[in-house]
Order: sequence, then C-alpha cells, then structure tokens
Amino acid sequence: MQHWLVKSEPEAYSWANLVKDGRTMWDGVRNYQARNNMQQMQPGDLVLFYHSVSEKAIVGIAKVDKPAYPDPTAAEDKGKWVVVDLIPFRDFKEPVTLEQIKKDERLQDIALLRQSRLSVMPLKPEEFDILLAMGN
DNA sequence: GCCAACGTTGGC
DNA sequence: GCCAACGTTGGC
Repeated sequence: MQHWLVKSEPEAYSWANLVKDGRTMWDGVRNYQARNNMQQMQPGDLVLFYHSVSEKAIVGIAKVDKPAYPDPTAAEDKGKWVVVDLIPFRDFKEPVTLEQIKKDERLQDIALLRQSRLSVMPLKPEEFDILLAMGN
C-alpha cells in the first residue's frame, strides 16, 4: 500500500465537504506530475488531506476507493487527465500545521516543502507515520 | 496584497 | 528549440 498527500483550498473543497459527501471524484488536476501520481493510486491507499492557503494544515485521512479513470471534466484532450474517487477515512484529532512540518527534520524531504505547488504527492511510509502520530 | 516558483503558450 | 510573456499556486 502506498501513501499520498493531496492539497485543496478549503474554500474550494474542504475536508468537511468530503465528510459530508461521503465520497468525491478528485477532478480538475491539470498537472502532469500530479496526474502521474494519481495513476499510481490503488484502492485502499491512504491519502492525507491538506488544506492549503488559508489554513495550511493536514486535517484528515482519506482513502482511495476507485483507481484512476478518465476525468469527465476534461473537455479537451479526452483521456489525457484522470481522477480517482476518495472517501473519508478519519479525522486528525489535531491539525498538523505546515509550521510543525517545517520544524521536523525528518520531514524536510517531502514534496509539500520542496515543491510547494505540487497538489498530489507520494509520502514515504515513515513520513506518513510521523504525520499521523503528530495529528493524534 | 505581494511575490517567488513554476508551468504553459506563442512568437521568432 | 529558445525564451519572453503570461497565468496560477500558495506561502508570507
């Protein structure tokens, strides 16, 4: 099983929205690196849910429920972009802030810090475990 | 609100 | 194929 982190501006689509919806199609990704990551996702993979811009914190854990399939919202270039289906798995008891992540020397290599614009990124199992422990 | 980083587009 | 211009993301 692989581990991931996705970013969303809470004003656009928040963790609370996902909890309420029970499932969402993670659409609209238009970046090749992010897409390539989504294509690697398998059902059951756990995905940390990060609120960017206004909150800058990881707030919950989602689970991949359906592997990559063509993005129906891609008007042009049909078949070029993909989505996955995500379902909420559980809340973080405490949000893990970007500030906390920056302070932890074990987390200096994660793409969230090194590549601030990437919206879908892999996490090493140990990084995932560290973040999980910080949020609970 | 500003700006750095980065990706894309289009003229040459 | 290069690079300037432009648009977007996201931290500060």
